[in-house]
Amino acid sequence: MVLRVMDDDLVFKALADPTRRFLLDLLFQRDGRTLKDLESGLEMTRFGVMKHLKVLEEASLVVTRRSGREKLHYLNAVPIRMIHDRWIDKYTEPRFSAVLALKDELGSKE
Amino acid sequence: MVLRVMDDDLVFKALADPTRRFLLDLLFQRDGRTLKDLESGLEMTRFGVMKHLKVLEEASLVVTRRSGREKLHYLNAVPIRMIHDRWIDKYTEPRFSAVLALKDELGSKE
DNA sequence: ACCATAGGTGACTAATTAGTCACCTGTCAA
DNA sequence: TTGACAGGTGACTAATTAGTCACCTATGGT
Repeated sequence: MVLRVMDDDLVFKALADPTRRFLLDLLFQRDGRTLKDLESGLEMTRFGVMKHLKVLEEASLVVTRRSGREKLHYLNAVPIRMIHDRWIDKYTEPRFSAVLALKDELGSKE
Repeated sequence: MVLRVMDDDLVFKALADPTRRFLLDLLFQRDGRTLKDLESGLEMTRFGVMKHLKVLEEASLVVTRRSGREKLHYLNAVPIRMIHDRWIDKYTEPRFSAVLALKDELGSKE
């Protein structure tokens, strides 16, 4: 068995597109959808949606299962957790950065 | 005072580049660095680094403060939290999706 | 006052990526 | 076994983006 390491770059690149994020939103609402199902909610050809799903699948953000002539799509949140853990220190409180951000916001009073 | 809503798209686009993620890593290690400081850790001209920092700043992932002729850069983790919260259900346990992912991994025994 | 230093801008090139289309494969039901 | 349906591929175009360069502004030390 090959232990495949999750590629950071694929995950972030996959999340960079609004259509793909919307697809994740749809799958977050309800899992196990087919391409046809997902396609119907978008202003795009089937091919575009299929390409986006492929990108999500290669990033492990979506996991699929075949069932006859249908392909069912499931959301996998594991990579999302990894993003979170990369820059959010479990032991350090949210004290500093957020305060700075607010300060910045208050500073620019357009 | 204008309450500016954080733009999702800017955040995800900003995170899509490996150089920018590395910059966030550097700032995660130690905050309050100057452009010169950050530049020295990268194989890229000053202009490239500056452009990346600008993208991070516009996405609110980095917050800056001027000090004389220097510009200090701080990490802001708030947008990262928002990504997490978007697709990770606080009340639902990690049970299902992760299991599917593992199953998929075991299934493809190349 | 001078010069070195830190940061900034607009224009340009090369590379990447979104979206579409013509065409193909596999599955199910009458 | 035929036709409708679900999914898939490779090639192409248009748009976006990374990285560099010439040139500019502001600050601080001596």
